[in-house]
Amino acid sequence: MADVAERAGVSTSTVSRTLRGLSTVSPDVRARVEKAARELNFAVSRQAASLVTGRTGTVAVLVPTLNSWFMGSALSSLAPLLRAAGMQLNVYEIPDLTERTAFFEHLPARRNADALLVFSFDLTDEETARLDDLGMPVIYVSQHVDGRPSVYVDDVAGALHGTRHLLNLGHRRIAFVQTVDASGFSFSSKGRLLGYRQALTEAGVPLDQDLVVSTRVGDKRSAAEALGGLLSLREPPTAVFAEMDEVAVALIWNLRKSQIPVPERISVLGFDDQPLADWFDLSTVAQSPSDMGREAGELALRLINDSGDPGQDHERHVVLPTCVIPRATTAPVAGTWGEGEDPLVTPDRL
Amino acid sequence: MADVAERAGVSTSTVSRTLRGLSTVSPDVRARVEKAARELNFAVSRQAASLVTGRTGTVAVLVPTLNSWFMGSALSSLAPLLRAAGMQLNVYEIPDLTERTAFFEHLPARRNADALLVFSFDLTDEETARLDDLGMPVIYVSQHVDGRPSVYVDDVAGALHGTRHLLNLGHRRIAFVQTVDASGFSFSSKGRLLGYRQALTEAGVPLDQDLVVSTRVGDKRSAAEALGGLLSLREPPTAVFAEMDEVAVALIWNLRKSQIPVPERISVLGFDDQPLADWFDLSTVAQSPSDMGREAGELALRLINDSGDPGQDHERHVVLPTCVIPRATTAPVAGTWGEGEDPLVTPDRL
DNA sequence: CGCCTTCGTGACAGCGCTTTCACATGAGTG
DNA sequence: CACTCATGTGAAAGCGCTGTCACGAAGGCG
Repeated sequence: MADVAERAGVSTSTVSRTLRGLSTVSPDVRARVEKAARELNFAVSRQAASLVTGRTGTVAVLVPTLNSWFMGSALSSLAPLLRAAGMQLNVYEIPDLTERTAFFEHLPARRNADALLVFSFDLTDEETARLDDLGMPVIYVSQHVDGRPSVYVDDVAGALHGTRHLLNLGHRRIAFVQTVDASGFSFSSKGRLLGYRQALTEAGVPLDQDLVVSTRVGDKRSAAEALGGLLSLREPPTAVFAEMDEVAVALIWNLRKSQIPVPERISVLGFDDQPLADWFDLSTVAQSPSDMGREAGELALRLINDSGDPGQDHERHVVLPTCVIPRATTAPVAGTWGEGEDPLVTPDRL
Repeated sequence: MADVAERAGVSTSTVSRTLRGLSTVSPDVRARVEKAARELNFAVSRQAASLVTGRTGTVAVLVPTLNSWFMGSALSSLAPLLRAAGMQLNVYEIPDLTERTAFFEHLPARRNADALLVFSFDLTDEETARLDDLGMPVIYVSQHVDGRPSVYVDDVAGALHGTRHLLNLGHRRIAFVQTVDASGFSFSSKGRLLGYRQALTEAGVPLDQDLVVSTRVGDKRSAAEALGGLLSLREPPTAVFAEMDEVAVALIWNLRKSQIPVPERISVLGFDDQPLADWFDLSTVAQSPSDMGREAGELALRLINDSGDPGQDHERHVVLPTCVIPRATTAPVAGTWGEGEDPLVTPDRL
């Protein structure tokens, strides 16, 4: 910066003012400084700047993985937003328990970001408390944490509407397929199960625990086993609501393999509306991770800017809507429309 | 840090030494300092540290998008590696031309990272030159740039082997489907087309320009059009080699829709081996973006550490292998094995 | 017993910026 | 014409660290 100052024949103060766009610089000086900066290929060091301002110009995100449709999509809408605000994006990927423990032990983000976005973690109370005294706004994304800024999808309503869709098609035996990860913990929201139950109750359909099964995500065999359990019930389901598209597709894959026609014999409904759903013409409940990323980013920027006067009590919770997207894997329950008659939704067999 | 020093009854120098793990600290002092740091929840400010050391402890990555299987997978293997080395990961997503221009104009990464990984861009010479005087090691990933450190897949060999696989199955009319992005530029490597040509030449099969067509990625309709062109040739192909799995799947989707059996009537081969390929039982040429991310990360760390003595002339180019994965969408050309006879690969119709 | 090492520690300068304050200039006002 | 006052600019302090240097203490050696 000293070089630029010298070349432009001004002081470093003026260079700093110019480069930050402060208004108290006369036009000709401004022009000289900008010219000099360009010629010297100068860029301010954020490090040095943040040392004195106390702001890092960085937003940190904590994600369980970068390798998923959801994260890719969310970050992809978050990144441009931050860039437009002149912020950098710092990614902490915490794929396993060891890393997780280490992160919460050392909190490497401390003092190295202006805000933290925590994606899709089921945090313990201690972990949340730890983040509380991180000294920066923390926004919880794709999860609801009481009393903390959160951005999330209304899972209950989504599952409620999804289940209603199946009920409206005449289904009464509707299975729900939960997801567990490798370590055996259910990680998607309990809200979806809740919405499913709520819809059945509201329709007067008795809840049957046999119809709620679990499967490991990304494991076709596990899906086959869950399916086997359902199909060998005394009264098998005529429709299956999977908590995630990926699981729904695994179910369809297995059903087709077993020559069980979808949706004629059994309807399948997913949740997410990821690209895979389109490829398989899967009916699903859509959520928008890119909206989530954008909302979370905007909330973060607001909180950063208002950290001066926290009196501003604007909305700190953003609840995003879902919507049911009927495609070709849900159809009226067999028999309702008479045998041999074309179902409402033309099954587009692949 | 001053607080920690006071609490431990030592100077800030000693605290700094302790926290950086330098050996010249006596055990009891070390213990006192560590205790004090823990109690005060202290974390050093990278900003301040980097101001004096000149190293930022950050690796920047430049990616066209975060929302793709390839990037997710590559970054997912890069991130843990950097974390283990105590480095932060800074992401610059450049989704369009405007952002791209802005990035190369201002080079925001300058002075704010120790190395830059540039993923999957077809850079102009000016852009490359611009990165040259960024003052940090720049590693080109998933692309080959002469004279610069690069990590890439051997596309030519991959396409060569893929095409040979089809030739070995008796195919002689083999189409190649290229990919263009929305703006009309072919963005995957020319190497794949080259490998395809090479294999045909080597097998004495004449090249036919009519068999090389283009399609937009992520556009089923566009794939249908390309397919239509091929199927209406006087002598249509018996096999199609798509430059990307996604395109291959779009072709299969359209073929099934048109009741053209895959692979009995036409074989389809992809390139990438992304998860979609598994879902569609697609034969493909596999590459490993996670290996690429890892190699790129290791190369970056090496270059950062050797920036002192650049005399070290270790390998600056890493070429990764591909491998052909035959699944259910490639089979011997019809007629070769006699009508009605089972093809070598049992078609696993979905 | 004096000298030279080695080891552990503290004082202090300075990294590249921002920000406060003081100062010069010229315009506006009575 | 003297005066405020707004405006643009520079000098200098200091943000929180690291790294150099100097220094005292302890140990080894002749």
